[in-house]
Amino acid sequence: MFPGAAPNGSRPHLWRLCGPCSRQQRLDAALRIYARAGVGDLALNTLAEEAGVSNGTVYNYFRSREKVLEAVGLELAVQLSEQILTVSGAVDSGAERLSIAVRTFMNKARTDPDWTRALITVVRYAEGMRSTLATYLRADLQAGRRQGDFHYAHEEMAMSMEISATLGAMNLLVEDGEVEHADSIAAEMVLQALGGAVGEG
Amino acid sequence: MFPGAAPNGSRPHLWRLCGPCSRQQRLDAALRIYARAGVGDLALNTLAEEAGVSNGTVYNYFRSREKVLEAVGLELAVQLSEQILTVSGAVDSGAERLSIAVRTFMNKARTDPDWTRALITVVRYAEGMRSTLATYLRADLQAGRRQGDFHYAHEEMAMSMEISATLGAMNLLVEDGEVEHADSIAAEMVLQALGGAVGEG
Amino acid sequence: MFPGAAPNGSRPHLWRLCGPCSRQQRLDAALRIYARAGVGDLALNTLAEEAGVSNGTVYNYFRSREKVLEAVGLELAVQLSEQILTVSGAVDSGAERLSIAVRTFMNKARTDPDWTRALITVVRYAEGMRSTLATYLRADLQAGRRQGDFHYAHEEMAMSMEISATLGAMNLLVEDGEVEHADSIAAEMVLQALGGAVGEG
Amino acid sequence: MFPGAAPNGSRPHLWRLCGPCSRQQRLDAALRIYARAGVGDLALNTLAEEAGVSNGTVYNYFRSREKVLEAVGLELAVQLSEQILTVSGAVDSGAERLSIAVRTFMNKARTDPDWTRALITVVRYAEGMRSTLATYLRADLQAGRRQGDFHYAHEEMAMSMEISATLGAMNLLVEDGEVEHADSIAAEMVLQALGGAVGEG
DNA sequence: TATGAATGAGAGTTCATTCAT
DNA sequence: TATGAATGAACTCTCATTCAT
Repeated sequence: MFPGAAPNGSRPHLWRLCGPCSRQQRLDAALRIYARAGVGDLALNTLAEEAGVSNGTVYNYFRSREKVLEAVGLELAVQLSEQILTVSGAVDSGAERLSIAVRTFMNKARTDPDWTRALITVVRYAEGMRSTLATYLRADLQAGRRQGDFHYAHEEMAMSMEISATLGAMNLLVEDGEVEHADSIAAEMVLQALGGAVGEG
Repeated sequence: MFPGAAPNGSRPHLWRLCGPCSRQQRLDAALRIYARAGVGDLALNTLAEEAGVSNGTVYNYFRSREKVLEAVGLELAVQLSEQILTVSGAVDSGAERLSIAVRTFMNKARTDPDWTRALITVVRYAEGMRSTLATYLRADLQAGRRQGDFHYAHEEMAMSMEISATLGAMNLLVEDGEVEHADSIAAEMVLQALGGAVGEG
Repeated sequence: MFPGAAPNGSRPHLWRLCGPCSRQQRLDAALRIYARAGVGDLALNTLAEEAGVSNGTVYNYFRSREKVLEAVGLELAVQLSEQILTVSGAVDSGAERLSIAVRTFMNKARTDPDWTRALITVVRYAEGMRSTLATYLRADLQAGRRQGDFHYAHEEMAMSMEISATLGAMNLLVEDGEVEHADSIAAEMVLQALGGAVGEG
Repeated sequence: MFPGAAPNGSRPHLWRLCGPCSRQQRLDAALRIYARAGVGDLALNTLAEEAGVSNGTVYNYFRSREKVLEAVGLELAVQLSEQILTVSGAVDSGAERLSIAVRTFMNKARTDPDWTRALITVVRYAEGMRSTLATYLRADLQAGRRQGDFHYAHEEMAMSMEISATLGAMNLLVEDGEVEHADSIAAEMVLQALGGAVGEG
């Protein structure tokens, strides 16, 4: 059995979230935790049930409910970063990388509403997750500016607005249903907001 | 104190939120209700205390907690609309009207963090309030497009992103402190996102 | 206008229950109070509304909720006594008078379920009403015994059981629907319980 | 005391009411729950206190207040059935079995007023318990009729009246105090009501 | 280490009761 | 005298948290 695998067959283990196991393995649990749980139903009993562990077990790994949410948020952030890097890793243009990121998010919102609701919920509750998202964004913004594509006046404001706008667009997709070419539209608006040309990416 | 006794000095009147009294009167109560209440603390006990009434009194006016939030949200929406119309009422340019609106919001966020936290909280909980905000925004977007200033591809997405971005900017201001010229910066980004020139308004 | 009439047209007045007005007039209010009110819904707000007065007004006449129930119970008792006396007033046989009483109650249960539910509810809540009912019953029991028709061993037990049995029969009628000749059946069982022959009444 | 701490001496176990444990064990808890609780005081806080558990614990076993009452009622019904069967199990005569049952109830009312008040209270609130009682009664009625001892005209009415009358007699005993030979007197009236001879049993 | 019964503070809601008008 | 807004204690129910096993 490879290291980190669930010990006895189908029993999922919450420790995938915190133990010393591979990043790929953490994805499963984090996703499963929120995949079927309705937005706003953040009760730890429900969460524990989804994770396939007893409620008491949660407290062997997290000191409080808040810490659990943080961890789940982090997990979601890690997932998204990997998805983005997979696509934009080799791209040099900051603007293009940002465009790719936004479109990746939008497509995720279209194909995986549960994941998206989980993300939105967690961002609202655990404000700290914004910084995690910001970390990825900041590099692209700075690269885009260096390359002459972006002309924003205040980096923090730019990041905050870009993240909020993208989440808003995702929310619209999830709650109000399909929008044709939503990914390109969102990416275009986001780039324009930064004073950049329309991304071709 | 025995049940039923009302302090006969400063009779608080929750009905300002629902009765047929002047709009100005309603402002006071709505504001007072959330003014000092911490963000996210929507417990009716707290709310009642802030409003200066007993918890049971709330139920003389609203059938449930949800109805209270609706009313508070509506009240905040009314307030903001008035503030905006006061400034941009005579302006014809949609782009300029939008610019004024964004800057008005941003200034409000700077000068009245409590009000702003209340707005953000309510928007999160009572998703319906987005539509109220959207009502004001839609007219400006359409005017701006007719006048050739805006070139957005999808109205709903545009509205959703603009609202989210503005709220995100307000949130930054409130949580992370002062930003020089935050109002102009936010307005500029919002307008650029719509494919418009920088508002001079 | 005849004395005791409601002063201004349709305004029903709770004081009919306690004021110095005729017995006939009291009937109306007591009945109306419980007629449409669901069993067990004894909230004073509801009751006041049914009576057509404000909730505060109730306390001008009754010191507490319990006193109100007592009064309503008394009113119902008065009604039933009148109904019974109307029919059995000229009858000398205690057994026959009891038979008439039971059948009158049973017919009331068949034709007026609301009234009956009100009676049952009130008897449960205001135990004191049992004594009111007992007053009417006792005379019949004693007469029947003098006349050699009844042979009960303990008067209080006999009264308690007769009242409970009759109310039980009424309850069955009201909750489980029609029973053929329910009135005669009930009367027969009640008389037999007292060691009496079947009432012919 | 900090949350979650259970006194480690006398661990109270509410699951005696619902778990798969022996009938004898269930008796204890059900009795303890209502033993000292005043009639009509059905507040779950009180009930929990009587059961020796915290109020939240009740909801680990019952979904709602109503379910608790149902379970308590069922428990009481089980108790009484066992008491009756112990005495009348070997008796063939329906009339005699009924007589035994009534006298058993009456003696219970005399020696255990708390249990009796609990029974009366529960029957009033959870009407469904009447059917449980009826189940035991029906067999005796039918046997008595087959054996020529009973001559009732309508089984449902007979059952309803017998149950009500017996409960009425029990209530008298509990509320108004001692009555000499109450058990025999009640049994005699009940049997007579069914057209039967006086039970000798 | 994993469990889950037990906990109890606190939430939303109801309603008998009071008193200024 | 009639009103009804205001009260607040009490109730049902939820859930984050603890600890004996």
